[in-house]
Amino acid sequence: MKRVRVRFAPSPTGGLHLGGVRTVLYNYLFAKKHGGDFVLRIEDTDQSRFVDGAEKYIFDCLQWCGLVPDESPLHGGEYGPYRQSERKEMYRAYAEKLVEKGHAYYAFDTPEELTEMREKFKSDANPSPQYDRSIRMRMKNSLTLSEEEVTRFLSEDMPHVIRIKMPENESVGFVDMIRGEVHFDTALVDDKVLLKADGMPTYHLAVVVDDHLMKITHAFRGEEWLPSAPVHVLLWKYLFGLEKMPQWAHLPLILGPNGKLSKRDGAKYGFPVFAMNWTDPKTGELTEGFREKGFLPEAFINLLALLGWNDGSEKELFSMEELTEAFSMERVHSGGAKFDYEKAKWFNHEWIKAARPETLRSEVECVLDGKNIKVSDSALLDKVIGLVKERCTLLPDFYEQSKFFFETPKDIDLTPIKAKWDQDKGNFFELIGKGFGDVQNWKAVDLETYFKQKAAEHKLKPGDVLLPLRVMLVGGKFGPGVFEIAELIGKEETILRIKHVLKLLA
RNA sequence: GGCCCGUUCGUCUAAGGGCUAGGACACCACCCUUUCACGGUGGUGAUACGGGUUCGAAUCCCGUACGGGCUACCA
Repeated sequence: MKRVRVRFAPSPTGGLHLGGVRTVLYNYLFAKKHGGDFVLRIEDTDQSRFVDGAEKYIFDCLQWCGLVPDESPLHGGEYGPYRQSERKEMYRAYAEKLVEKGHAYYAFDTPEELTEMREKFKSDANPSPQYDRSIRMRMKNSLTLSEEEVTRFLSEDMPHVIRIKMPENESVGFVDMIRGEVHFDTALVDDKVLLKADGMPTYHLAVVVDDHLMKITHAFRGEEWLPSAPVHVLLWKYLFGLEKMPQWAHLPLILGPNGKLSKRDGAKYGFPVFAMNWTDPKTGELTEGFREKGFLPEAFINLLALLGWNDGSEKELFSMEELTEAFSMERVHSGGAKFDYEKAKWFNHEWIKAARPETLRSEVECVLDGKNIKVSDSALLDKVIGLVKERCTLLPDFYEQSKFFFETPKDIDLTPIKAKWDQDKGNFFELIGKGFGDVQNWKAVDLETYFKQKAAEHKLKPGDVLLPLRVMLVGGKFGPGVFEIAELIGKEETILRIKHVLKLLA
């Protein structure tokens, strides 16, 4: 039985970004494909950074995407608790065990002493000195202090952390599901903090302890974690045995125009980077999400899945079911992918075109409602959606594309009519205005036949009178077939709009 | 600086030693057309560079360059 987990750290900068959702998606697809469990964990190890409501926000985003986890803080499961703060006691025991075995040590250095150390050892050759094997013997820790001092400090509750003691010269490697064998020289990795002074674990300790306790078999995360993988491998080796370590997959990064995609990029280039709207609780700053921008969750998932993976064919449109079927970790790329908003919009457009009107109904209702257009007739709304959906890339486009079905156009662009307007056409439309009143069967085809026949009688080419008719009905040069529009807005309204524009032209 | 990862059209990618390096987005042209779209046809456009290995390299190896990530008591 496979168990895949994903972890989230709600942070003040907030928001569930593209890379995050894609990681969840790949976790989800892998778990579902192999009949496994898909577990969501919440990293709230740093209370100063934890944001109230962020947990529910993440869950809401995943729900919108259709990625509801089997186990999570908000969803239950038998391996809980799933919040790190609720598991605090478990971690210290493991950290102490490492100290006993000689794989970790207590460090009493204050934050000030650490910055001092970094300043002192900083040089052009080494711009960022680390707490590593070359430095640790000059610091205040249980390796340099006497046993009595250490015992005294501990009994006096002197603030301290527990650091891993990286071996002097060892090669640590593992097989990444995407990259194959990856090796690190332990001499070049620093002594990472495992347990913080407040008693909370760091990610490094928590991820290993939790994965063991929750019987995780596969762990996917972003490529930015690769450099700390040797720490995790070592912890598995010391604590639970390498043979029980989950299989790792380090997913390629999603890049913005300059490096790792950030919230800033979204603001700068005008595209969303979060799944759903996120308001920074500190600044009150709102960052628009894909949902609010008008993306369909199916399209969002589709575009995300293809950012770093493909099935080897030329197929690009995948439903969640098709993804689950076709997905395989072997075909996930190792290189980062630059996010292209134009292509993202194309995916949405495709999904809107392919959607049946009734599945779009509530979303469109919502868009129109926001513009104070209430539609009570859902059969009518479905017909309208069917007519205009191929012209809509994002959900809000439905307003511009369909408002004239529900309200008389306010601003009418007369320039296309005026260009070729004359008395002849004026007379013709006067006649049509009256003639339409006598049409029995108010259907698009019949209207078209009637209109074109009348035009022929007046020796007018259909092309010369169709554009004016369109402008009269919709207010500009856009929209679906004019007779379809006329049919849906009805006889009275059609005649009204023709007469109104005629008056404007007089 | 050190370590790690990566590199095929502008972007996402296909091709796993063997046809003129294929598709999609974007862009351009044309066709369709009552407008705007949809659709259709075509076009511009790529194997970072240098060495090997091989009959043959986008593909395997080495080096260089470039890009990215990490280098916190953040994840």
